[in-house]
Amino acid sequence: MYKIDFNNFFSYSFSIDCVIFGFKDGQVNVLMIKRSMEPFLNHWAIPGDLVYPDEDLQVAATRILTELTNLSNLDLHQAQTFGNPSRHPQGRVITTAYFALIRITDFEIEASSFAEEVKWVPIHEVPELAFDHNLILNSTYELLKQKLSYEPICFDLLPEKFTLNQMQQLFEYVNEAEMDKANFRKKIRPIPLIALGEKQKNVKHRPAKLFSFDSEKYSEIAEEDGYRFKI
Amino acid sequence: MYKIDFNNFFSYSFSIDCVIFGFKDGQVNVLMIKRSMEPFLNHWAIPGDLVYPDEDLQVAATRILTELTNLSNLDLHQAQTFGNPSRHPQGRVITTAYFALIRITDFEIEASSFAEEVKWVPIHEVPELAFDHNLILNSTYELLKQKLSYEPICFDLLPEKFTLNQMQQLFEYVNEAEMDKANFRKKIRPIPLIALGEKQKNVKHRPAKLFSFDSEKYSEIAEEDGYRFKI
DNA sequence: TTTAGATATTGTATTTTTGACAATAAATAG
DNA sequence: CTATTTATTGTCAAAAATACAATATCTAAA
Repeated sequence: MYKIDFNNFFSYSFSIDCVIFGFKDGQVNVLMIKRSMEPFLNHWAIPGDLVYPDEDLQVAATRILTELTNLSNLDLHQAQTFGNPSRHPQGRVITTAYFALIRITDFEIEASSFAEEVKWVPIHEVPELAFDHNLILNSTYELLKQKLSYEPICFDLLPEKFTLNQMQQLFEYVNEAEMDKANFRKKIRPIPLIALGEKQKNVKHRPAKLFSFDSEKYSEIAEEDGYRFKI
Repeated sequence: MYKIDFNNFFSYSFSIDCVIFGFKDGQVNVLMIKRSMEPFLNHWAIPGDLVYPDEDLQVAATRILTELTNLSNLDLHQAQTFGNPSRHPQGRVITTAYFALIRITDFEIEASSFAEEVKWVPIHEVPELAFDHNLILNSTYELLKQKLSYEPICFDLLPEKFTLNQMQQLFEYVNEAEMDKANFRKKIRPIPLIALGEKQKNVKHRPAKLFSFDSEKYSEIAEEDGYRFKI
């Protein structure tokens, strides 16, 4: 359909960068790859790829994510677009950031065609990255923090079955503020959670009850009562 | 620096669409142009243009805005990026939407190279537009509504000197809900406004006091007290 | 079996914010 | 001077947020 040679491609092209967030050990982590090719060989970076000439952006983002994680049915959120003419040393590459939230325990990452090495890094310990990826990452993390407070996406980061304290810890982490346990529970009372009747195991103290998010009920009350998630 | 011919350009190119919002007669209006060229000749559209191969996105958005309005120093906010492969009939054109807020009374719009005709249209009366511009417009208006509630950008839409009722009407319009005057005033009490000591003129009832936004004080309390605009 | 230690969970009282509505003030038009 | 209109401020009850106390339930060790 389109004739594209290397020169053409690298004089004006378009890419997607996928910021993949997880929540582990009480910290928000981001998936980093070690580049196995030039430019920025051996530098850490956010996984990204060029968009095919007739490929939709959302489709491209999904493809990149699937190639990396083998997970599907994940919510992908578009973030900012970056187009500084000198952001890519080999030509004009405009890139759109997408972010995805995954349950770290749900999958095993492995190095692929993408990269020599893959690892999770706590968001506050990210090293200097290739291209303008630090800029992209910071801007996308800001967006994540915003969306966490008014969309029910925290449940994409938490385990399928989670304790209320785990949920609280996530918000304490991103807001960088401690919260009162009792008051947190009052705040989330309107959010439809399913009490599973199960409990935490292998803890050396009173185990907490496990909950899961009732997304069907959420859609229902969002539509009927105009309820909006808010923390 | 870059060799670009028509075929190349239209096999893979990048554009900016500028959604320009104003507030007039108690309604949010958006600036529309009537296209003077194919495709979509004579259709209404959002003003937009291709980005030059070595031009920054923000710079391109500013250029397009200035060409159209002759205004400068306006805040430009990046919105969503649209990249459906079939959104442009002549080839792959990915576009990023930016929006700007202007005081309608501050400038006189005029048809330019861009368009045959230019006009303000209330956001709820927008006709069918060229390309996917209805989609872009709706998505950008949603973003505007969000940002209005947690960033002090309503003052870019209101006149330099405004009454508290004008401010209230803007929020009533975007939230599609009436508010109590007394309670609205309580809500905005933390926002630093300068009471100008002047009053409305040419009204056939008690004139309201005029205010302006104290952006310096806002920056100050935002930094020192961590205050955040919220309505 | 009992008890200490740790965290989960619930309750209560106070303060702050919100919301509904009443009362007063300041202009114009006749 | 008075009726009319909108601006502005005040009040009170309900609701939400906050601080903090009390109780519950598990593990592990004595």
